[in-house]
Amino acid sequence: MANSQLIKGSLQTIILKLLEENEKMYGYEITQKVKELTAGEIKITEGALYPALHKLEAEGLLSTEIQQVDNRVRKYYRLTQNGEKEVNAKMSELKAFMENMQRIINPGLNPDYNF
Amino acid sequence: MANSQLIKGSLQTIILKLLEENEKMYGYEITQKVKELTAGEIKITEGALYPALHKLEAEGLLSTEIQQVDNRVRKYYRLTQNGEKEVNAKMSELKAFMENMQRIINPGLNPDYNF
DNA sequence: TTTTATTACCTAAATTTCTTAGGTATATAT
DNA sequence: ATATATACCTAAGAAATTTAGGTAATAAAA
Repeated sequence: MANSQLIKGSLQTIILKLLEENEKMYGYEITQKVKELTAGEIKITEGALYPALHKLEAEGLLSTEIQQVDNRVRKYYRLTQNGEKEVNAKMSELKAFMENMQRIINPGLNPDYNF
Repeated sequence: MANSQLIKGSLQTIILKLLEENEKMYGYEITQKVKELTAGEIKITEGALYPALHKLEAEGLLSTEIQQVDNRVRKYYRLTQNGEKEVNAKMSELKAFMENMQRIINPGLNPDYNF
């Protein structure tokens, strides 16, 4: 699973959704949360995460806030208003994607998801 | 949906699964089948498809057979034995991916898919 | 007490995958 | 005649990710 190609392209969706649920998070926290939620099956590498966060910030979907914790710097990210809208769009895309994959993989079945 | 990043990385899975269901298919047929199954939502571009087919063949997962139909050449692809094994692996990965996405997106729900 | 692991940020080269934009050729419909 | 559909292909560029680093503080282990 860790090396599955399928994970590619889902990073933005994951980040945005986690920030919808959690108000504010810092990068390292996101990697740990994903590892926790997926029982270690999905590991977000920092080389992918940080550029993705910077890009989302540059696009105006995330805002940042730096905090000092024990002489250590933490950079918290939270959704902007546009970011909140984008989460909904990404969720629609994810739902459509999963339904379409079901149609291809399992023709003759009407999928039922809980979003 | 057409431009969704999520589709990236799923092309090999789609090709292999369709060939498991259909015995043999040619490239153009695959693009049409996907369009049909997804009501036009997923359009596989030929610039992505043909290199993917060639790669799968080079990896020994697909074999080819050329047929003449009305002065036109068709290149049929079918699964090799290794290809058949790989379909199962890809299906496991897809299932795991979808379950993990559900865990991230919808924490506190146990997903139930029909594979 | 020195080393290792964890926390926490980051970048850059290389790889992979896909998009975009072509090219070739036949058959069919307008 | 021209456009659309069928049917194959490639190559440049874009985008996301992997791999492999670097920096620095804290905590745990040897």
